[in-house]
Amino acid sequence: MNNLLSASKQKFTKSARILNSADYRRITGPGRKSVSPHFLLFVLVGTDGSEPRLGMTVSKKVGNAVVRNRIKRTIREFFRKNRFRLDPSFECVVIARPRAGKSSSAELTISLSKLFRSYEH
RNA sequence: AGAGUGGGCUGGGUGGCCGCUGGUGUUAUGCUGUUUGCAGAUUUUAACACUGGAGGAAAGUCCGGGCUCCAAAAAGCAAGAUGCCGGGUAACUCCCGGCGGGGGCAACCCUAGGGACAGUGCCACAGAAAACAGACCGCCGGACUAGUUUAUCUUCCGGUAAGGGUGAAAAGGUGCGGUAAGAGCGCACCGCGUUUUCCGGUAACGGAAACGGCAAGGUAAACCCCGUCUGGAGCAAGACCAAAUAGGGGGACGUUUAGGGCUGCUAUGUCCAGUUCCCGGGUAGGUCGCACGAGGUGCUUGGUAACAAGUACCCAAGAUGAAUGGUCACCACCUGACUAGCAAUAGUCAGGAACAGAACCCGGCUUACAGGCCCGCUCUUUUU
RNA sequence: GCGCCCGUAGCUCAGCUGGAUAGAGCAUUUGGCUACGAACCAAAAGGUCGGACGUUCGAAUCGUUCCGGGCGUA
Repeated sequence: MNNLLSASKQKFTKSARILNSADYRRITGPGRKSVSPHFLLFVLVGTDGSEPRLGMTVSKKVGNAVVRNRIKRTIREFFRKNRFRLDPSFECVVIARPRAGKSSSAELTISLSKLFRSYEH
């Protein structure tokens, strides 16, 4: 039963993404900030919300389009697999730093898991 | 076999699990209407099923067009682009064929290649002289007999451009004749030129003849002249729907104790504030534009070719804080190590696998690229 | 998408338009001055002029193209 529930929560639909410029500003402003060599993480845990939501920013300084897409896919994949551990009102924005462009996907996944550990339950 | 040269194709595959996104269908749900049974739509959200989902350069944004809006009689000016000839195309800084020039033994490659008697500018250093040519050293003749011992040298006048040295470039090259010395001064061959003629070619141009003793440097990727082309902006174009807040226009109320101004005051009237209703513009946001097009593939015909015409079949991504992925296994490829083997090779382990991500669409150009495959041609060597 | 600018010594720049010596300041090194140092004085070294191709007798400069960096605007 528990297994089935976690499997159903591995989806990552449009409602779980932050798509609005206003939402980005709402989170990156007052949100809690944490840093790793590869990423910046802004977190805002509110009171209401149906599911954890993710936004991300990868600027042109990080690399060319292929590199940027790879980083975004890695972040998205990590969030999709670990989403069921987070609070339903959890909202975050991940910003990639220039060093992330030179790192492998496995290194990025390790870096992300360290950043998200304190918010999991 | 080696070296070289031109062109074309490809850009890992199969399967399991978990995902993203477009389309279609079914079910449920939301919305609107409602006679509470249901019905409707340009269909909200989810689940399930089927099905589509990056490139040869999607890149750089260097050109050309379609499309949309704005402007606009045409032409011209300005500015920019372009430049051998002919053809192709919607168009082109593109492509095809040819010509001239340059490089290479050759296959083949490179070539912004109109005009320098329309005008202006520039050409350092060196050198006598660098642009209406000129005369330093020379060569030759003469003069005064000026200096000096004849010779010779110096000085002056004149004729020359053969030789010298400088330079990227200095009034065509070689030979013979000729001359005081020389010189296209004359001749032969080569080169060059021609508003000449003939032949071939649509043309650029090529060939031949005749004539000219030979024309007065280079630079136009210096300004410029001549011919040709170009209206401007771009899908964040543009069309539609449309919150919140602020503001605009119009209508009604504006009264009894209830705001302010106007005629001296009051009443009345009127204007404003205020309240309320309606309207349009418009921001966030959303929908369309937006995937059937100068479309692709095959065949036939015309053409050397680029390409065109005809015909048959096919529909092949559509995201928008931006999808096309992650992971595991196997196979194929490459590299290294180890083991077996004389060797070819086989097995195990580890690693590698390029350049790069659609953003309105199309035609080119340019640049990047691991590896693999195919075809044509040239030269050298060897064998038959 | 459109438009524009800049790459020259370790650093900041000039020279480019209008072609012929690659220069200035700071920094570095050496010498002098000083008891020693700073400052000062003198000298030296340091450059594929972002790369490639072309035009030209000759390219930092002109043309084409690529690379890197930056800015404006809707």
